[in-house]
Amino acid sequence: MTKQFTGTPEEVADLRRADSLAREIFSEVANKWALLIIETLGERTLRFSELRDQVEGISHKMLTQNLRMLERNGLVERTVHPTVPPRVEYTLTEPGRALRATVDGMCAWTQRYLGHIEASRRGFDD
Amino acid sequence: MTKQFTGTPEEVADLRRADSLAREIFSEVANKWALLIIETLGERTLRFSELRDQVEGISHKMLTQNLRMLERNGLVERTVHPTVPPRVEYTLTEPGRALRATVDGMCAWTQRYLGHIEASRRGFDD
DNA sequence: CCGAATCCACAACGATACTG
DNA sequence: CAGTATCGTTGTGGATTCGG
Repeated sequence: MTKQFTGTPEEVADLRRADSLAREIFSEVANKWALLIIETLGERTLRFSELRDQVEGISHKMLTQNLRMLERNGLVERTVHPTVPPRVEYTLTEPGRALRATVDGMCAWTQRYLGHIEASRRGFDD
Repeated sequence: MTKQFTGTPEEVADLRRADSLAREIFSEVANKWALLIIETLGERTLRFSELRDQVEGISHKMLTQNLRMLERNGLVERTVHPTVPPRVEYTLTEPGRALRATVDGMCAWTQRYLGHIEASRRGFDD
C-alpha cells in the first residue's frame, strides 16, 4: 500500500510535475468521457451497447477508446462471452470503484452549486 | 441551497443527459488543466505568472482560457492591482474550494493506486 | 454485437506579435 | 506583467466500413 495523499506542497507538486507518473495518470483519467463512463457504470455491469446508449452523446469510437484506456489502467474489467452475437460486459474493478467515490463527489458538487454557477455566469456575461 | 446528490439513478441520469445544465457544467470543469489549476491554487492566492510556472506544461493561452472559464463559473476570483506593471491575483472562491476538496480525492486516489495501475499496464501491454 | 481501421473536417493548441 | 488576437499546425473525434 502506497503512502497516503495528505495534500502537502510536495505531493501537490508531484501532480503538477509533467514528467511524473502520477501526473500522467491523472491527466489521462481526468477527462469528461472517462469520468462519465465510470459514473455510469456505478455498481452495475453493462454491455458495450448499453453504455453507448446511457452515456448520452458519446460516439462508438470515444467509448471504445476510453474503455481500452480504463481497462489498461485496471479501472474496468472486460469480460467477453463467446456467444454469437458476441456479448461484452464491463464492470468497475476495486480501484475503479474507489475512483467512482470521488467522481460522485464531483457530481454532488455540480448539483450543490448549480445555482451559484448560473448566477455567476449571468453576472460575467454582462 | 439545492438538493443533495445522493447517487440515485435519476440523479446519475441527469449528468448523462447531454442537454442538462449539470452535465454541461460537469463537462466544462472536468478537464485536466482546470482541475490542475484548482489543485495548484489550493488555499493560496497566486499571480498569473506564478500559476504558469507552477502548473508545469501549461501554455500562456491555455492558462488564460481556463482561468476565464473558472472565473465565469465563479470558481476563482480575479483581483487586479492597478499598479505598473500590473499585478493580477487569483484565489479560489468558496465553490472553488469545495470542488478542490473532491479534486484532492482524485489526487489521493492516484497516489493510492499508482502501483496497481503500473502493474495493470504492464499486464495489458503484453 | 463488438471493435479496429480509414478518412477527413474542424477544434484545440502553441507560437508569435501586439496593446495597456 | 497580463491579456487579446492572429495564424499555422497538430491532433481529436465523428462517420463509415470492414472483419471477427
